[in-house]
Parts: sequence; C-alpha cells; structure tokens
Amino acid sequence: MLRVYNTLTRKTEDFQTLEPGKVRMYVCGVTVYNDAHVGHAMSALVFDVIRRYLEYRGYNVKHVMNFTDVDDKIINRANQLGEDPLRLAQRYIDDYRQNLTDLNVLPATSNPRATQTMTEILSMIRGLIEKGYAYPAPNGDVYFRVTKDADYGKLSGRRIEDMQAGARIEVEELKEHPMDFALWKAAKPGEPAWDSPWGKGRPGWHIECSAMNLAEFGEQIDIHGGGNDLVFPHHENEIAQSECFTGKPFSRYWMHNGMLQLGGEKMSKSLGNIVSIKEFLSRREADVMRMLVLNGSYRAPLMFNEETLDSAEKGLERLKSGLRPAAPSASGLSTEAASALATLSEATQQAFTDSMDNDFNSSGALAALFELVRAINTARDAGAKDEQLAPARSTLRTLAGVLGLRLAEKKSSGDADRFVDLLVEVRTEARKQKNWAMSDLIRDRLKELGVVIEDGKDGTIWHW
RNA sequence: GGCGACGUGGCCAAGCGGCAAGGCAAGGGUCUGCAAAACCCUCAUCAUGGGUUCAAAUCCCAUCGUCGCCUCCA
Repeated sequence: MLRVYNTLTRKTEDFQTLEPGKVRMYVCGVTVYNDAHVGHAMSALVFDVIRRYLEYRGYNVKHVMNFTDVDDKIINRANQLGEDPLRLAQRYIDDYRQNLTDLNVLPATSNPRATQTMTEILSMIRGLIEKGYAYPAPNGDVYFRVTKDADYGKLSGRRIEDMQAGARIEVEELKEHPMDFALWKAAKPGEPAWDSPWGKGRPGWHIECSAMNLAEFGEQIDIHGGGNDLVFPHHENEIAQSECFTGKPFSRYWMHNGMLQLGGEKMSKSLGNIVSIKEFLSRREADVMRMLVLNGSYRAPLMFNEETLDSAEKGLERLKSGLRPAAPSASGLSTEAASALATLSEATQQAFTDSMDNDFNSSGALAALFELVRAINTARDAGAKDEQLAPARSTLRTLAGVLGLRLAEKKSSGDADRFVDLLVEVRTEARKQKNWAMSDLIRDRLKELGVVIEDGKDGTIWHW
C-alpha cells in the first residue's frame, strides 16, 4: 500500500485516487523571468521521481506543470532589458524545458500558461464575485475576500488574526481586509493587459493555478505539489479560490518538497545565492543532482555543497560499478551462487517497493540498490559470466530507471572503442613479457584520455 | 512576535515503540608486477534535561540550536 504525507492533514495517509488507476497531479512550475536554478531542479526532480514511481506502480498519471508567464517580475526584467515581456517569458520557457530535458525529467503531460488560460481565469473571477467571495475595487483590481472563507488558513495552519501580528502587511485602502489578495490587477500604462469586465488588467498570481486545474482536470485532483515555500500564501489562496468556486474539496493530497540549502540558507532568486541549472550541468552529470536529491528525503532541506555533491557523484559511480562487464574469460558461477544472486535480486525489488511505498523513501530505495550492486560485484569477482549477471543487472537498471537515473557510462566516440581494445591487447602482450614500463605507459596515457583500465583475475577490462 | 518542520557516527542520511539501513570519508586486510576497481573487516546508543512504558532515536513536556513561512519565491 502506497502511503503519502499530506501537508493538509500533516499525516501520512493511504493513497487513494479519485478515479481508480488514474492520478491527476498538478505541480507548480516556475515564473519565467530568469535562469532556473538548482533549487528548481530539486523540485522538478522530486516530482519526476514521484511521477515515475506512480507509473511503475501501474497508475496512469496525468502530470500538469504550469508556467507563470505574466507577472511583476517578468515585466520589470523585460523593462530592464528593453524586451517584450511575453517574448522574454517565452525565451525562459524554452530554456527551462531544455533544463528539464537535460536533467532527464519526463516532460509533463501538459504545460499550461497563465496567458493562455485567460478565459477560464476570467470566468472564475466572475463566479467568485457572484458568490460574494470577491469584489472589484474602484481602480479595477479584484480582490478575494478572505473573511468570507471560513476555512481560510487550513493548509498552512494559520489564522487570519495571527497573521496580522506580523505587521509586515501594508494596509491598502483598496482592500476590505489586509489579508485579501488580488485575483485581478488593473494594468498600468505599457504593461501587458487583457480585457475584462473590470477594465484592462492581468491575473493575480494565484488564480492562474486554480483556473488551469479546472481547465485541465475539472473540479478535483489527487495530488497538488510544489516547494514548501509555496504553502503560504500561494497554495492557501489556491484552495480558497478553487473550493469557494466549486464548493468541493480541491486536492486530495498536498505534497511539498523541502528547500535546497546553499551555505545554510535557502537558494532563491531574491537572496541572490544562485547556481543555475545550466551552470551545474556544465560541471557535473545530471545523475549527480538526482543522486543528491534521492539520497535525502524530499520533504527535508537538502544540503547542496561540494562535499555533498562529491559524495553523490561517488555513490553514482558505485551504482554504475554493478553494470561493468565481466571479464570475457570468466569461468562461470556455481549454481548455488547464481541462485543466491537471483534471490537477492528479488529481495531488492521488494525492499525497493517497500521503501518507495512509504512516502517515496528514496533513500531507503537507494540502499536496496546498493546492496544489489554489492551482490553483483561479489558474483563478478567470483567469476560470474555476463549471462549470469544479466538478470540482476536488469533489475538494477529497471529500478534505477524508476528513480530516473540513467547510469550511463561516459559515451565512447564510436570507433574509438576498437582502438582502445587494440591498445589493451597490446598492453596485455607487454604484461606477458613483463614489460611493465610499456604496460604502465599505455595505462597512464589511456587514463589521460579518459579510459580506465582494470586488471582482474580473469583478464583486463576497461571503461570510459 | 505568530505558525510549522527538524536536530542520528567526520560528512550526507534512513528509521516513526522491541537488538541503530545505506552512501561518502577514514583505518586495516584480500586481490595485483605496481595500481585502479571490486570484495572483506573496523568505526554511533540517536541535541540537552525531565516524564510515560516491561521496553523510546522513535510518545509527552521543557530547554538550547538550525531551517522554512508570515513579502516575490520550487
């Protein structure tokens, strides 16, 4: 039984979907006004793993991730650069898509955008006004009336009264209550604007997600995800809008990933302590970022620094070591040893599923994989042939694949392999003649070219 | 100030009432011409102080500390 931690109830609950076998999952994407950073990557990776595992468990997953392509930040940045805001947004959408591809994140089933959901946004705002949950202000803004929503604050566990104590809320006479938030913002001159019953303007941040959900899924969904910095106000406001509009519970499960920590602080655009995804990928393999995420718990803060990255990279190498070929002259494994490997391979699948079923405990799942790797390597050391290792390796590949790990060896450049084979052969000959100087020279020079040579009991193997 | 999460070996990190997973690092060993890799072995009583229980890292209370949110934010 799959169990999922639900932010709404602060409990781990059995996972049951609205429709048997189908999962409706909505994850908040990014506001596109700048290069995405590794914190965004963490979130994308977390929900990619969740999605892959749900599919592995047999669910048909509809995964929707939005792009916020119109808001103050985009407009400001566009003005700075002298670029059209919508073009700027498009540019960063393309970039982000590329980032996700590079990170081996499966493309979402659909990527709606605020600017393309205008009809639904407007009809939702209209509906909320009709039901008394929203009101237009004299200047053309439309606000949500939080005091009208008895449940307001249930996701983040806040009460309206408590929040005012913080006193960081500026009082606007346009609002009936300081906590009221904008559904529609009247346009200032030169800003991108859409026609509405309240004059030209653009949607507030929160309404787009409610509207997209309605457009993509209907009134109710199974999973709503995002970073835990979105719990308040964004998701709180989404719930308020959606539930007041439809009169039904919005999302069954609310899932939030923890924040990536850089030097003890959250990495964010406003703090300026950013490592972009592009920058990261220029220095490390995509699987390294994924290993880092997988090693921890998706809900907890994630330490991002050279030390944790090195560790993740080594762990990744170790996982790959299980995939290395046996020596061609391997003598073969005894039947007992072979069946022991098969048994452990099955146990690994079970342990993997048990862990992942427990609120996507990827760290435990990884532990199962490491144990399988050790068994494979032991078998190889004991003289197993490639055919004998194949089933266990296939399990390893499959399960690693469920986590989204590619475990790719650095790719050879086509024909080069044949020449490396030749050099290794020559070296073997040199070793037979105890010409250590020559054999070491070949080994060292190949290493400089990125080829690693390993002399084993049953002969020499190599890999990139 | 309010709300919430969390504090497990040198580092990252599982565990959620019954002898403390896993990875990295470190030390010792096997293998090797040497090396690399692999394999074997060693390495924690769980922030602190109380309490509940036959039994607690796991439940309760307090203290200290860290982080997130309360403003745009994955």
